[in-house]
Parts: sequence; C-alpha cells; structure tokens
Amino acid sequence: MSDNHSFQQRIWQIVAAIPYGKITTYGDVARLAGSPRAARQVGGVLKRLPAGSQLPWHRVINRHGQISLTGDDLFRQRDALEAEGIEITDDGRVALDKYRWQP
DNA sequence: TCGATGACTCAAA
DNA sequence: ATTTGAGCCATCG
Repeated sequence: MSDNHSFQQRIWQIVAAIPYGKITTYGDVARLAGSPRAARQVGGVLKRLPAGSQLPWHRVINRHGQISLTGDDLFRQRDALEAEGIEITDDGRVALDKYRWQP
C-alpha cells in the first residue's frame, strides 16, 4: 500500500509530523521514509515544495546541526528556527541532542 | 530512456 | 577537528 505513495509524498508526511520547536536531519527523514541512503533526495523534495506549502521544511537540517541552505534562504530558515525558540550558536549550529525529534 | 544534478552522508586520510 | 572522494537515488530536461 505504501508503495502507492510516491517518495515525495512520504517525505511530506514525515516532515509534517515534526513537532514545533524540534528538528531532525535529512538522513533521519530518509530512514523513516524507508530509503536510508536517500538523504540527498530529501533535500531535493523540500527544494521543490509547491509555493505556499505549509510544510515545516525549516525543521530539517543536516547531520552537523547546520543549515544546508545558502544565501537568503539560509537566513530565512535560521529566523524560522529561532522563532520557535531553537537556539543557534555563533557559527550557525543547532544543538542536535537538545532539539532532535525522536518519534 | 538516459545523463546530469544536488537543501546529504559516510569513511578514510 | 577539517578535507576529500565516493556512494546514493529521486527528479528534471
């Protein structure tokens, strides 16, 4: 049955389940989606989100606790995280152990 | 159908 | 700790 759902739809569902004020990593989302090696694709799906999507894409960061985006998008994600009370160090990192979402 | 592309991760040096 | 190279695999043109 889950095979009827596209990879993209599974990613959407998982990301949508990340609670407010929590974060997870691309690799973890990929694992939950059943493709442990598809972390890169998770980023690909989030990049192509339809305009106006309400998905909390900003709660997904890389395994170093850093934001993988660049330029203006980097600041937008950082601001969104801080707005949820997530602290970010001077070098732009999040305390993974502190905010990691574990289903 | 096929090659190129990446919002990644891991292991090795 | 930081850098490098290779692997991965869903999209896109």
